[in-house]
Amino acid sequence: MVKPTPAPRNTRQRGEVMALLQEVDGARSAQQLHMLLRQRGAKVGLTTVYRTLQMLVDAGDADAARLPGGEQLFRLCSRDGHHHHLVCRDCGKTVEIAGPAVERWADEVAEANGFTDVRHTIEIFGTCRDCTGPGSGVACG
Amino acid sequence: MVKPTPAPRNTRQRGEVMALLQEVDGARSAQQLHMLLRQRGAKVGLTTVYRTLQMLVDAGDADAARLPGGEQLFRLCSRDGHHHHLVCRDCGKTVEIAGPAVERWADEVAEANGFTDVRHTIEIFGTCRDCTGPGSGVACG
DNA sequence: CTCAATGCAAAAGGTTTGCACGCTT
DNA sequence: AAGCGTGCAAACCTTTTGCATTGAG
Repeated sequence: MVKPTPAPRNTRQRGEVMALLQEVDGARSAQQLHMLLRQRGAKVGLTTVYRTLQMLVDAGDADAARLPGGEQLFRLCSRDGHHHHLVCRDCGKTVEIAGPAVERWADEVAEANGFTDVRHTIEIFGTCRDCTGPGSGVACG
Repeated sequence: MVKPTPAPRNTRQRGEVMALLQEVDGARSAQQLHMLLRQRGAKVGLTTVYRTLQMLVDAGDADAARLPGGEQLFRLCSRDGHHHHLVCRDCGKTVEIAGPAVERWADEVAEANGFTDVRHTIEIFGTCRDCTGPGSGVACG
């Protein structure tokens, strides 16, 4: 075999990151996650947070979206196939959405213009119900 | 008046950047544009390239798209309203596209989930016809 | 015991800013 | 002359990498 599957190890740090990700259930930046971990007393290096997130993304268990500012947000991903996200710009709450019609549209437009090997990125940002009303904003995820 | 419109000045540098942008007619990164300018003998600082691009974007004469890697691509923008782009990942050739149906879809999905103040980013990447065939790739824009 | 995982510090990459000088108006 | 524009260097921010140490299996 060329790939004996390196067998990922169960480290405390990964556990902490995973646990946090499941709790927040929303989009968070690596730095944000790192900060939250420290706040709850978990000793995890920023590097490890990044590496764990990258690992999850590669494995398809999480995915990343890039903010207009360039920072990326990560979140665990339940849905299997290709899909997109609706993210609250205030609290990070995320709704996974599928848009078969949109996927098709993107491919069609691209192919109609002679483009091949088409990929697309679609991100929808908004303010969720919980963050709309009061002066709230930072705590519904 | 609170905004006497600072009146932008006609500097050689801006002219060079504008000229180049019009010639390449495709998406290019600031660094790429800077390099191209130097190659053609135009003395323009990278800082100025960034500032000029930012100015154009703010004025709505150009727009920026962020690559998966975080780098942003700029291009002059003819179309007036909101629209998206189909970009060749090899040469940067850009096709401006409008997708009324998609816009609507995005808004609907967001509102259906209780989100307000909805914004979205849609970028389609592919390989254009000119860059598909041969081992080519770096020179069709 | 072995090798992946960790973490610190440093590097990298792209973009922005402080500040003195120059050019447009 | 007045003030925006320029450009260099340094600052910034997020993400990545080098390397010695730690710890899971």
